This record gives sequence, structure tokens and C-alpha cells, in this order.
Amino acid sequence: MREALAQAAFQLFLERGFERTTVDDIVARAGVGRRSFFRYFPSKEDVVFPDHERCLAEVTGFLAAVEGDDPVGAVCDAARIVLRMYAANPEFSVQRYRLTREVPGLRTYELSVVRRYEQALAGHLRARFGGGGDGELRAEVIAASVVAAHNNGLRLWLRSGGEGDPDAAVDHALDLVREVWGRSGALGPAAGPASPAGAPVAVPPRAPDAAAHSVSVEGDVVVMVARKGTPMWRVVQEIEAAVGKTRHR
Amino acid sequence: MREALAQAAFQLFLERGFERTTVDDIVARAGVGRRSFFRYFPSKEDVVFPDHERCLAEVTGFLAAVEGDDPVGAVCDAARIVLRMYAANPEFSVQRYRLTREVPGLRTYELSVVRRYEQALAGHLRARFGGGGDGELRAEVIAASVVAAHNNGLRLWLRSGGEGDPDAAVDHALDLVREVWGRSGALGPAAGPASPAGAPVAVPPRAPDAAAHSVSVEGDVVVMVARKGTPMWRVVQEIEAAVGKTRHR
DNA sequence: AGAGATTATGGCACTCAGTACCCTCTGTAA
DNA sequence: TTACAGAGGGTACTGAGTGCCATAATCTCT
Repeated sequence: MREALAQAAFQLFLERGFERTTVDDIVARAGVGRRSFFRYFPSKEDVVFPDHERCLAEVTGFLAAVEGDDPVGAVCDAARIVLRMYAANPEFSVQRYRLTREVPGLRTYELSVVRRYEQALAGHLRARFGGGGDGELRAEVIAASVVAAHNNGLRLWLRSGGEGDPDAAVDHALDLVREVWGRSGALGPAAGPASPAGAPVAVPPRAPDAAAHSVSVEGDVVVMVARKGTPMWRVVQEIEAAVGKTRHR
Repeated sequence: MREALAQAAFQLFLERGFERTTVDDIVARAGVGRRSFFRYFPSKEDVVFPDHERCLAEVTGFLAAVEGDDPVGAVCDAARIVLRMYAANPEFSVQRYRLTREVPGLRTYELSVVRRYEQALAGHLRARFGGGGDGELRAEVIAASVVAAHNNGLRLWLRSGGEGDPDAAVDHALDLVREVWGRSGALGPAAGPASPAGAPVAVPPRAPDAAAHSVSVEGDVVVMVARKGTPMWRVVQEIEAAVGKTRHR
């Protein structure tokens, strides 16, 4: 149902534009009742970003699970989770990007979504930095920097039409932030990194998913996000697939 | 007329809340026709930020006129223009802050306003940095940092009830950004980069056997975090326990 | 299986923001 | 006086979003 609504809506948005499409048009094409639309999407804007809620949950889950003394690296990895969601459906992401660029209402809606990611990152950093020594300030500035860097790399890829890999651009952008802030978000360049050795190498894996659920493996932490009501056999299947895929790497 | 409408609206928002105040209520108190409201304010949200349009014009004007070889300093000064607008009416700013914090619609509207400031700053930096050498990337990251730093200092002052001077906190926050980015937004002031560019992101080491499984249910999204190697039966068990727990609410 | 409870969906009516169109009033220039 | 312009007001409409209730599907327990 969610899927049917999102698909019908997106078709219509591409055909007639976002503002010239009413909710009644959408439910007519999907063949469902009008009331059902608002059960699945709290607003007309939400249908354009059907997977952000799940992705946000994935990001917060990842940040809650991550350990170690590299909070800046952790939030960069969290940003890569978002990137993976975009990269999982290049055509959709590119079309949505074009749509969002020319509809003011969608732009501001996207801002509010991005803001929630930023706050998730900032919350993680704040918890690690503590209150003293400008902890909150540094957390917010670094979170904003990471989001801006991520968005810059992502936009580059979206503007190119979704050709190739967005990872290189985003990695490069995030590296810039990490170079400036060091791994611990220290105050000033002098107090910089001195990165302790033993950092295992891992970039978040590519998304195999493109389904309603997602399983990601970060190092040896497995994060699964699914909708309530998903059959358990399917969850098990996806976890096993994801874990098996990254086991020998 | 503009003034009368803004004043009537703000009174009502404080008395009954933003969402429980209709435009008809506002025009009734102001003693004008409903149609006139939308002549002066394109939306109900605009009446809460009656001076941002002017301030944005001031910022862009300043940036267009500024000279010198210190673009980062220039955008910091531009941010101080915004701060001055807030500081000009402490009571109003504090009340508006409290109102904005608890009304989602106003929060997202404010985001769109802040975004325009950020784009003004980024545009100035982009013009100075040029296209090469990650100019665009640096421009956007620095603009985001300056905005985040400004907002952090401003929020500190607003939360304190508008007592004293917001300048100290904002100056300090902006100094942090300038220390990190230098006056020209160079790529790392003196510091040799922590890790060579393009180095893969480090993922922190893990405690070997800390039992860190967790299943959380947010709405109807289930997020599961577990370590690789956890027996599948145990994962299934925990998911079912968590989902069952929240099923009958 | 079948009664009872729970959930998913549809339908209806309503509020309210925002817009299009037209009206009135007032002041100004010829 | 007429002609005109511009500010304000009124009316009716569209469309998003919500509350309430009816009905169908599904689940649970015996």
C-alpha cells in the first residue's frame, strides 16, 4: 500500500508537477481511499521521501551502537549510511533531486529532514565531547560540517545524473572535514589527531537492499531496520544474506 | 498596517499558541479584513519573522560591498549582522525563540530562512575561493560552520532569557571556526593531515564480547543492533520480544 | 470452527490556509 | 465633474489535513 501510493504519487509528480497534483489524483491512480494516503504519509511532502524515516532510524541505531575513540569518524560513517540510501536507487534519487530543486515546498521539507540527521550527529558528538570545553559548540559545528560535506558530494553526483559512484566525492569531502577537525574534534589544529594505530579499515558496504527493509554491517556490528509486521523469515533471510556477503572481505 | 498585524498576531500566538490561532483571529483583533493579511504576509509563518527579509538584504549588501583578503572573516561579520538584529529586541527574540521551539511548522520555516543566510555566505566564499581546489566544497562547509557557530552562540543567549550580551558567546564560537579554517579558508592551517588524503575511514575497535544487542521499536519501525556472530535464534527471540511488547499499546 | 477483539481501509464532514476575482472607498489629476 | 489609480475589504473557491464512524479483513483465544 505504501509502495503503491509512493509509486503513483511519484509518477504523477513527474507528469504534472508536484503542485499540480492533488492528493485525490494520487489516491485515484493508486485505487485507494483518500483517507488511506494520510495514514501512510502524514503530508503530501512525505511521499517524496518515503525512506528517510527508516534511514534516520538506521543512522541513530548505528550511532547508538558504535564504540571507540573516533567520534568524528563515526558521524562521517553515519553520513555514508545516508549516501548509500541515495545510491541504492540512482534514477529515483536523481529524479527526486530535480523535483525537489524546483518545488519550494519540497526544498524546505528536505531541510527539515536534513536537520534531523544533523541533530542525530550532533547528539552523538555532544555525548562524546561532554559539556565542558565547548563540547556542545564543537559538536554542532562538526555535525554541520559533516552534513554540508556530505551534501556537497551527494549533489555533485546527483547533478551528474547519477552516473558512476558518489562514494569518491563524498569520501573526499568528508576527508576534508576530518583533516580540519581531527579524529577527536579537538580544539585547534595543534591538539590534533595523533591517531592511535589499530584502526581497522572499513567503509560502509554498498547497499544491496532496495527493499523495504535494510540490513547493514559496519565492522562487526549488524544494524537491521524493518517495518513491524515484516515476516520473520524474511528478516532472518536478509540478515544472513548481509552478514554472509561481508564476512569474507 | 504591517505593524498592527504583526503585533496582533504575536499577542495571539503567545496567548493561545500558534496553531490554535487562525488568520481570522488575527485580522479580527487587528480590525482589518482577512484579505489584507495575505497582502502583507505571504503566509501565517511570515508574520513571526517580520524582519528577516530586510536583514537578509542587509547581509547580502554587506557581502557585496566588503573588500579585502579575509573572506572567512567577512562571512563571520555578516553573521554578526544577523546577531545584531536579534539583540535589538531581546524580549521579542526570546519569546519568538520559545514559540519557535515548540511549533514544528515554525521550526521548519526558520530552517528555510537560515538556509538563505547560509547560501548568501556560501555564495560569497565560493566567489572568493574560485572553482578549483575544492572551492565550492570549502565554501559550503565553512558557511555551514559559521551558521552553526552563530546559532550556537545565539541560542545560548536566547536560552538565558536574553540577559546580557550575546556578542561574547558568538564571538567565541566564530573564533573557533576561524581558528580551524584560518582567514582564507585554506586546507588545514599548519597541520599535517592526520591521515593521508583518501585514506579509508577508520572504524573504532570493538570490545570483544560485550553483549550489545538491542532492539528498539519506534512507531512501526524496528531497529535491531547486534554483533556479527550472534546466534540467529537469539536475534529472532529478541526481536519478537521487543515487537510483542509494544504491539498492544 | 467460531465468537470476540483488533486492525486496516473507506467514506463523510469539517477546519483552515491560501488564492482569484470583484467590489468599494478615497485621493488626485485633467 | 469625470477618469483613474491604489489601498483595503468581501465572497467564493481549492486543497491539505483531521476527526469520527462504518465496514471489512485479520488475529486470538477457547
